[in-house]
Amino acid sequence: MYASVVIEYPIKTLDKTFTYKIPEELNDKIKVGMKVSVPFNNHFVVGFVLNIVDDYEGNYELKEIKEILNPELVLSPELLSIADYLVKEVLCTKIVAIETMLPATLKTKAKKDDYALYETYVYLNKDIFIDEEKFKNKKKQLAIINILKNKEMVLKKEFAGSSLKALLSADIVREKKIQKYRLQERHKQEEIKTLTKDQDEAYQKIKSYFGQAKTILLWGVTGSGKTEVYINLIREVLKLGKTALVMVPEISLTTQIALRFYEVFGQDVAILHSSLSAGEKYDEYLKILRGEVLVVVGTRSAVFAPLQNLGIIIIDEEDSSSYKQENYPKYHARDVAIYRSIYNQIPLVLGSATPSLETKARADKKVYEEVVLTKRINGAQLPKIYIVDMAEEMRQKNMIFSSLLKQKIKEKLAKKEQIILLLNRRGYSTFITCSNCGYTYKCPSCDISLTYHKSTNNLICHYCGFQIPKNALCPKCGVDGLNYYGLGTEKLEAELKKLFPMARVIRMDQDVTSRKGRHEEIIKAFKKEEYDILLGTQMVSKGLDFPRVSLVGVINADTTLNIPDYKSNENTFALLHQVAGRAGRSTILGEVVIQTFNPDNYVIKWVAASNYQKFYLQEMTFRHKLKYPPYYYLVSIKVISKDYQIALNEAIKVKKYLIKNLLAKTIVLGPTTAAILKFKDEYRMQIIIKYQFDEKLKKVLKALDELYSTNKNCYIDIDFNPNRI
DNA sequence: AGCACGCCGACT
DNA sequence: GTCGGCGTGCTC
Repeated sequence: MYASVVIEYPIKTLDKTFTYKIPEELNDKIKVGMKVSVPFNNHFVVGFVLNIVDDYEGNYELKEIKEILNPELVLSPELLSIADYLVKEVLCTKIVAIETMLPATLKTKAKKDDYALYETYVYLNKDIFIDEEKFKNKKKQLAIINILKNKEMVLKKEFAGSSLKALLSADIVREKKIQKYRLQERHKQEEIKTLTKDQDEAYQKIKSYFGQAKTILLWGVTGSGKTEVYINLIREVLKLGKTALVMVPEISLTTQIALRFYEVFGQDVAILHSSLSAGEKYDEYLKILRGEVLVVVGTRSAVFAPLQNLGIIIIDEEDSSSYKQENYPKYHARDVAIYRSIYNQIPLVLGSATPSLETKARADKKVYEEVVLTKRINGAQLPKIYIVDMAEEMRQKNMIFSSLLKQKIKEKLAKKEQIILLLNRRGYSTFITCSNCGYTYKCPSCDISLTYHKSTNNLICHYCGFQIPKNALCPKCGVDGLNYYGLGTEKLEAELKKLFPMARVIRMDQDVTSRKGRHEEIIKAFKKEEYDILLGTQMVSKGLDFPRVSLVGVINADTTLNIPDYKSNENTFALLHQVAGRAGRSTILGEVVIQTFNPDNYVIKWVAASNYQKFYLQEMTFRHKLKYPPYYYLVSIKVISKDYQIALNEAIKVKKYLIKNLLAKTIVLGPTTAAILKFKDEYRMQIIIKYQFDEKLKKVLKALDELYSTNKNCYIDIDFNPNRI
């Protein structure tokens, strides 16, 4: 028997299978999808078996597979077909596609085969008769024997010292290693909530699509209780003997949602998200492989969870940009989910209060089914929203807080209600400039101004992470003239404490949540009302549910609105609408104050009216006029080089190549400098393709990709449906 | 990617 | 004479 193996090197020229002889002793053990070690050009490499055949016709003197690396890891036919899908859709090599689906501990470059954690137990050897007389002078040994007599097994570490050793070597006591999952075991608490009429209708409608490959948009206003609809659907899926996959966005939501799923499904749930340790991820993945769990809750890469017999996939907050991987291979979890939905003939639910325009448009065109939740649960009202013109406030010297926001904060503090403040910028000040010579701190590798972080007195590049300590005097002219401009969360916190010294303030942004578990701690503490004000970046905007929050303040709505990107309107609407939705989720009426320099902008207008539908329609006309998604598909091609001139010249060549080979009606724009021209010491030129239908596109881009794979001075990066352009 | 082979420059 | 620089060629 022979096996086709794809090996670990992610190189275009090695993106094919190599055939190996299967040694006799592995004949009945080896399976398609297994990870193996094989000889390759005088050394051993790791690969995956893609095919097994009886005969081989060819001239090679075949080598033999050395060993199977992890007998439990067998990529299912479904996973292998997802790998094919990725190769085709995002233009990556086969091995990259396979490795993308696996946790780090199971990838080819993992340092060992088995990351499992074991605990050693000891037990009495029942075959040996114990003559207590013989232990007269060995009291300690007898004590151990007596404890073990009444128990099946005891943790070895509970007995220290030589007595146990003696018993083990006499074979009176034996030991056994048992795997222990790292994450704490959870038990069902069966806290099932009865659905409202609204929720029940949505649930029934979605249920009617069980067994069908249907994508369903669940468009539910903030606080309408989508999670409970998901839970009821999953419960039903499990009753049918099938399994469920739930996707949540990268940041805030994972823990809150995961806890709710643990309450209902207990140890039937596995969790896969980025803040787990490598070992925890390994354990969770193994539970899924072994079929020990029925529900997987996780972030982007969880879309590859090896669940057998899937019955439903749910993507919560489907518009979150975190579902698109930002680096190679740039896949979108939603697209993979659609693929799995079709493969398994099961429904895919896309939930959001602010669906992406692509999804909403497909629902309008009846490509997707649409189910709506219009009411908040518990009869809660949508919050009252005030728009404040900051230009006016600036004239009155209200630089950070408008008089209205100040007044509302005071009011809510007095009533012991809670407040969330959003400022979508971390750090203390966004740039520092010398008033004497005009010097500005910039990143040496990225050509972007550095953000000042006061707590560490460092200037940090928010793109590449470069940091240097801030000088007391201007590093260029030596004058004491360094001035701080631009407001970040760190400074907001300081100002807030100055203005409301009695208020208990907690900040949540990337800088404070980088420590493991800190994110959860903040959410818990705020929920327990240990703080009055939660301030932070977009982390505070989604999915959080605090019944005592009655005021949401947006310090500067324009930070996202002014980003030069076709999606900035959509992202701003989603951010503002979602953060507004954190207010007034139970009995207290919520109020929202949005500060902006663009009070007449339609995004702000429709946020104020809490009207997604109107925003959607107006934004669609804009997208239509400018030939943007969902009317056109986009591809971003970056031509990247250490040398600016090479990047530019090659980009011009790439454009010519594209124009020559793509359909005439396909639009090719550029090259222009990318949004960040210089990043990590490389220059990036960008070409944008807009198309509606172009059957040559994938083939042409694949050829282009291959053309540049051998170029040493320059490389290209192809991104289908980019998050940003 | 990684390793071997190969053909030219400065050292024990 | 030999050690080692990295160009190119191949890997079941």
